[in-house]
Amino acid sequence: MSEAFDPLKLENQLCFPLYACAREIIKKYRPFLDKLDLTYTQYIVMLVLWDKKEVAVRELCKLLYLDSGTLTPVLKNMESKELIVRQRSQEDERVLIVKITQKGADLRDQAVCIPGEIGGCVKLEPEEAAFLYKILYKILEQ
Amino acid sequence: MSEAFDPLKLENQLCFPLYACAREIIKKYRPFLDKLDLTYTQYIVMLVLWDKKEVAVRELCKLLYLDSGTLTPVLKNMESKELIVRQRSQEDERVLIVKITQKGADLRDQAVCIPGEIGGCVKLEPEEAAFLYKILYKILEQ
DNA sequence: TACAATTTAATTGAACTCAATCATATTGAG
DNA sequence: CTCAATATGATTGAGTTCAATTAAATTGTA
Repeated sequence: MSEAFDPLKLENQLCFPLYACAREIIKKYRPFLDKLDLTYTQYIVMLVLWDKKEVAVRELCKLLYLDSGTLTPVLKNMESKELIVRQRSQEDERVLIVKITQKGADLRDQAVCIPGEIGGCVKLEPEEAAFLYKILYKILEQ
Repeated sequence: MSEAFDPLKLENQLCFPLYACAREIIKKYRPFLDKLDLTYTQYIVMLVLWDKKEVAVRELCKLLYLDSGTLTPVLKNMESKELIVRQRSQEDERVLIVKITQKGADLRDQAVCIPGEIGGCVKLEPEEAAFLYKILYKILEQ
C-alpha cells in the first residue's frame, strides 16, 4: 500500500537535475564555441568583458561564482591568445585588472548568434524560462 | 530611450545561473559528504546503488548523464574503498557490472539525513521546487 | 611609526568532465 | 562461417573546479 517518499532516490534530489542540465546545455554550446576557439568558461569571461571592457579578478570571481584557482589559469590562457591583457592596478598592487584587447572585442561579432542557437536547442515556453531564471537567482542570492 | 535586450549579457544566459546554482549547492553537500568520505560524484553513484544493488556501467552512465571517462576512475576509487565490486558480465564480457558491498549498503544509514540538511540550506517554496523539477526534467529529456 | 590583521592573487593537489581514440567482445550480413 | 559493423569500457589529454596554503601589498591600530 504505502508508497513512502524516499529522499535518497536520485529523482528526489534537487541538485542532480540542476547539475546534469547545466552540463548538457554546456555540451550544446561546444560546436558554436569551437568556431571561436573558446571554452565555455572562457566564453562567460568574454561575456563580462564585452559588457565592461575591464574588470578586477576579484570582481570576476564574484560575478562568475568561480574562485581564483579556477580563473587564474583560464585568464593566463586567454592572455596567451591575446583576447585579454592582465595588469596590476597602479593604486593597489594586490589588484589584478583584466582588460579586453581589440582582438577580444572583435570576437563579439562572431558570438552574437550563439544565444539564439542555444535557445533553439533548449525548448522552453517563455514563462517557463522566466520562472526558471527567477528561482535560480533566488537560490544564488542566498 | 531604447533599452535594447542584449542576449550577450551574462544575466540573459540560461546556462549560467543553472551551472552556478548547481556548483553552489554541491558545495553545500561537502561538509556532510566529508563525514562519509564521499565526493558528490561518488554520492550520486551510491544513490543509484542504494536503490538498485547492481547496475551496468553503461546504464550508470545514462542514469547520471556522465560518460565512461568520468565514471571509470570514480568507480575504481570506490572499489578500492570497498563500497562496490566491479565484475564482467558472464553473458557478455563487454559489460561491466557494478555491485554494492555490505559496507556500501551500511553507509546508507549515515546518508539519510543529507537530503533534509541540504533542503534546509536551499530555501524554496514547495511549488517552486516542484516547478523547478518539472522544467529541469523537461530539458533533460530533450 | 611599527606590526598585526586583512585583502588579493597565485599555487598546489585532488577530483571531475568530456572528446577522441583504442582494445576487446558481440552481432549481423552475405 | 567470415569479416565488417557495432557495443562497451578504458585510456589519454586538455580543461575546469575547489579547498587549502602561500606570498605580497595594504590597512588599521596602538
